[in-house]
Amino acid sequence: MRISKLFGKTQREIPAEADIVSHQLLIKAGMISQVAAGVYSYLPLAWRALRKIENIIRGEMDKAGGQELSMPVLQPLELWQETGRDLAFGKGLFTLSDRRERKLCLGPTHEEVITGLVRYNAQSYRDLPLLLYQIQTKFRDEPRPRAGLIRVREFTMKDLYSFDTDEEGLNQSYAKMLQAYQNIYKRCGLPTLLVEADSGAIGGKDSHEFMVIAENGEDEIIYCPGCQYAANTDKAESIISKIEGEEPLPLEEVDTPGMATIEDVSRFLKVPQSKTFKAVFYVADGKLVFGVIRGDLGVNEVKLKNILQCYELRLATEAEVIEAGIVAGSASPIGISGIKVIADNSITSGANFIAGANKPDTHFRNVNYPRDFKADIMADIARAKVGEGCPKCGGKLSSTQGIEVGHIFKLGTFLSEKLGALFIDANGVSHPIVMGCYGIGLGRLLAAAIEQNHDDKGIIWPLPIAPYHVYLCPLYLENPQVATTAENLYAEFEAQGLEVLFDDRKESPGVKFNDADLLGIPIRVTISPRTLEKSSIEIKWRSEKESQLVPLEGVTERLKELIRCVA
RNA sequence: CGGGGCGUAGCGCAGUUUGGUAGCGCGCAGCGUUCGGGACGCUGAGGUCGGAGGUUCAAAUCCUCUCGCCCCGACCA
Repeated sequence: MRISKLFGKTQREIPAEADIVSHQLLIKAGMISQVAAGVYSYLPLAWRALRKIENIIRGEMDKAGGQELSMPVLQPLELWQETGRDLAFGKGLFTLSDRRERKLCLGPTHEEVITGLVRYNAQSYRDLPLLLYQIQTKFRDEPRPRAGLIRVREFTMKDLYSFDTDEEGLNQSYAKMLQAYQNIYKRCGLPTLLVEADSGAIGGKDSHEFMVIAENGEDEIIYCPGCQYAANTDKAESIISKIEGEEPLPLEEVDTPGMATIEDVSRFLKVPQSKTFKAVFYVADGKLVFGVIRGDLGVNEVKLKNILQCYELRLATEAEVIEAGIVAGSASPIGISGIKVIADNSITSGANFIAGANKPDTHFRNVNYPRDFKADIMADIARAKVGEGCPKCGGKLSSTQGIEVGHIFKLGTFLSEKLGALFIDANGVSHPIVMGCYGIGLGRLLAAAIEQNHDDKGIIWPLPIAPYHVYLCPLYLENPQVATTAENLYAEFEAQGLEVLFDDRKESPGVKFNDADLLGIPIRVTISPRTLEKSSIEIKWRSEKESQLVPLEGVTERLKELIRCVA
């Protein structure tokens, strides 16, 4: 490809709205262009890189036994109502009506469609297991698209679905995909961390995310430096300190004038926050719920949402709390009725806690569970924090930020049951198919690859996903010898199947070198009167500082060799 | 959805406080001189000032409404 003909120009300045490096570089390099919030066009260079990623993914899916197919983006909303996942996705689902006012949606994922497809095409255990996938556009009306290609509303996703006869089969499919994913990231130049995750709107039990560690990633990962434990904060568990051996004392009231927060109360009564109970109020699908947790801990709303099995969860407003007859600031689970109480396991981590008395300016001392009140549900609803104990080995937990570049789920049978995707076993007995699903966002992977592979000059593409392999960079094109050599080399490279971007512009060396660095093509080949004096050209890796002079003779072979070694 | 910010030429911005015929830099086109790390000179093209309504002799500027974009939070594969 000749740069003079390439669609997409590099820019000197970047739009103010881009504030993460992959977004800035993609725009500066003229590779993407925004159309609306979270909606982008890919220009030729970025599109080539994306197709490289796509082919790597396709290769790994095929190798793992996947079969590629294609399902529609446009789907009847009815299909989603059957599984109830229209509610789980909520406003994230793009919906529309056709000319006859039939409700449709744009697929945010394809479990419904594929399960329907499998229902008609796999009825016997002989048809299973199946690994079916597509690489296709998804639509999700994200509450807040952000960070360029990292969180968008329209994106290309590889989604594979596994169908097995039993749990054991699912585990095997899951393991195959896990390995395939690791191969993909490795080939894309991305070190990833496998973390335990919440399955969110997709549903199911077990799930893992692949995270690229990145300062500006939007996910927080809790991990243990001592063992392999790593989990998304949505999911992370921890061991909190316990106070043992304290004898329960009788309940007593204390005056706490004007003390409404845990900080106030703990300071006023001179007890650590870990010896208090915090009351937190949420509205779950319209119903007020009362959360109780140890005062030094925070509620993990994802865990809470899962335990309540609700679609929508939000903090209650003060008005809603007061309306329920609760005294804000001195709220208490003691003597409460008509409202669901969810308590975190931490409330049994000691004895003689401080809690509200549900009377203004009054608290209780020596509150003990279950002596003084009952919780409807006892569960882990705490947000794991740095410094707490690792649930696996007891070591101290750390945290880091990451970008989620893949998510795999063990779905089990809840969708196949709802949609009637059954198979007949060897004994003629019918069972629901055991499902898994496995997703990678291609654009996000591309952005994450740039986040990981760049310097202050521009992108440094890992060779397997680089739009081109060689940047042919002649200087002083008005020099006939340079021009002729460059043209000849370009023709030869093309003929030999090298992927070459030819900077055939009559620009100054500075401009060309800067653009070469910005575009990030792995190998730069420079030709100038200076190199031609020695019948040579210069080869420089984008990732390295130094270049080397190489004889013109046999350059093509040499480049092919270099590319073979890396790819 | 709550909080904050911003919409003026392809890009980056000034001009808005105090109303008076829309500017700068980059980029783009042409010519010339340069050029191993974003050169310079001259000439030129390019703008419904996000949109609608209002106030006024006069609106990018003041008022009202509205649309869009970005950031933080809520939320979310």
